[in-house]
Amino acid sequence: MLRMSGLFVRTLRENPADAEVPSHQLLVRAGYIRRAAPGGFTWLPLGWRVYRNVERIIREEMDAAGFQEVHFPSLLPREPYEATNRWTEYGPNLFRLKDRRGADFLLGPTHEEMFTLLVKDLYSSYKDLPLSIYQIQTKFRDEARPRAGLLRGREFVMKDSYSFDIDDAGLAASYESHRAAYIRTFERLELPFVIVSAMSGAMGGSKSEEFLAPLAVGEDTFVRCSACGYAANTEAVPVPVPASPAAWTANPESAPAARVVDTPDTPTIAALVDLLNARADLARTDDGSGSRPWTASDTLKNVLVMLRHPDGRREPLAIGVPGDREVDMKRLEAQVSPAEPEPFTEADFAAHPRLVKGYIGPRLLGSSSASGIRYLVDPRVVAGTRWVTGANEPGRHVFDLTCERDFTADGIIEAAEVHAGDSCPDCASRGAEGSLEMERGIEIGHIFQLGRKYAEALDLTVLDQNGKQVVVTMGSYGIGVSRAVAAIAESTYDDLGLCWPIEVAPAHVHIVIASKGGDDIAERAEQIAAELESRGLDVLIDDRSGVSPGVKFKDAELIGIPLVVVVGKGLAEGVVEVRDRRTGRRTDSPSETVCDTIITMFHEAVAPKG
RNA sequence: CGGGCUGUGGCGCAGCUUGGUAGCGCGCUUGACUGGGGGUCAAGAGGUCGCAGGUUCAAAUCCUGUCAGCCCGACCA
Repeated sequence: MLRMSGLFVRTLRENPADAEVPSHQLLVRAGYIRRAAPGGFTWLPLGWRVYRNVERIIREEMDAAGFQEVHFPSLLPREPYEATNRWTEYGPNLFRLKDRRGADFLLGPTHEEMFTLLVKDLYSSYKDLPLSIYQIQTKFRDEARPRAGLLRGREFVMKDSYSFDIDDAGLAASYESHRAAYIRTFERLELPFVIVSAMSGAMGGSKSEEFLAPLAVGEDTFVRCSACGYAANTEAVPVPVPASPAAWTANPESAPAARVVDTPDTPTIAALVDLLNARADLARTDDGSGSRPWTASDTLKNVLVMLRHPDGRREPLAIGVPGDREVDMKRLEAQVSPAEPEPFTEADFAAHPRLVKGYIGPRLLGSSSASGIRYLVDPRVVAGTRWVTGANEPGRHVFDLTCERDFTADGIIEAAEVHAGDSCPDCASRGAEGSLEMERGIEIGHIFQLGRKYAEALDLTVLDQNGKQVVVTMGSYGIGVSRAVAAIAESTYDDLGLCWPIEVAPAHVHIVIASKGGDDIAERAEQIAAELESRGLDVLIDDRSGVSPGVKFKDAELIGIPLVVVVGKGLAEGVVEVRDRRTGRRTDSPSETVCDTIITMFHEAVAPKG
């Protein structure tokens, strides 16, 4: 039983100045956590109880799915990460340190290598597979910008699982069983979630999905189709490839010839479009549909970036996107990984004097062009499409530059930003017409089919039925445990404070003694608390003397335990009040039967919803 | 990595422009009252003004540097 009189907590009347997002403000105000370091938090008794409940639920679901728990150190040697090249690839986000002899160590940001080596250490036969093992571990990532309290720290707890299978079918099955376990876990945590397709990114591998809690404070943008069930991380949305224009398909010869036109002072797309629409001589020579005004999407914008490869090599890359879209750096990053895109600097332009800033055109781009710069274009740039684009001379653009006839790219790239209203790729593939909506979410879980990347790098093989060495195929699956605490807070709080689901709350019942202590009211409250505890509930009793009822009510609301029992003046009439923190509903219960009432409410609260 | 804002008792803030005894609210301690919505009164404790250097007779205040926190951005040709 927790007693407010002795509990190590101090609730705050005002929000802390350094907290911006609600979960962070309330967790500090209600005395659950304290900041201890940039991106690092101390758990106070109330917070630690919530943390452990979340951890327990995750553990129970993992165990129920047949996954076995192990535990690694956080302090890891360099060599395994060298073998997979992640010592380099992880870059500045990796915490590195040396021991007294100068040997390199790291604080684990994730444990693929260690799990792979552990299995290699113990297993060598197909008979041992499939295997899924997991740990609940503190992870370290030297984030450029920790923010939002528990949501993005430099030290955080993650449940990470890894599956090991002999073949792709086995991996698919392991992946599905993790997916199912995650769904059960988040349902029990009462965390709303959307499963979106994602890019596997730096982890390598193929299929990957994220579990996002759809909340505005989330850092991830995802899209959802209004017509079908499609949802995806913006990094993973493919652009539906349009067909070539009908006229081109019928007769490529009929397309108007490209011509260069003076377009003074138009280094930006906006300036260019304004000029196009202002000049009668530049009216569209188009498709017979009359004088549709020019829009930015008629132009082809060529953006230069510098790719930094893991080996340190720098390679310029040109990207052609319709002028109404910017290059989305996150999408680009996902495409070029493990290389990292960097802005093209003035110095880079100086090194490529042929590139005329503001007027760069496709004719100077591509591996076989004069510049030799690799040129990738948006999927919308298909054969026969005609563009207004830079003529590689100051103040000049070229019209009707036609893809495949006048220029060819080295390939396509999904790097253009996704807009709300873009067509849904799933619907498009079925000939239907759905459009995408943009939403924000907190990444609470991520599941990957890693494939053989790590097993190959670290030589994890087993003998198959035929006595042949085969490389094991792996999956990796993560849930942010500490982040889940914040995400639950974020999805449940209200104007009065926190509002926990009963299974994760620091206690099931919060008893308020609404009188000065030492009388029969306090005595009855203590009896109720003892009875509830003996019947299996966790109780927090506010037994502080000399604290006014108003203060106790405010604290109860702030702390957010789902069932609040008020023992006070009603007791004179034999009545005890029971409140539902979330709905605010208050019911009077006869004192003699109040424990039964509470137990009933508790069971209703834990029962699966809907 | 860049930009903006902010660092003053445990918490939230004022004071800085115009240099001169460090202030307010909450919280904390003691006492009295009150006792169903952060109550009242009285008396207290608690501060190297982020840190370092400089200017000055004198610096929370002006200058330089630095560290930390929060937010925004990271390409827009």
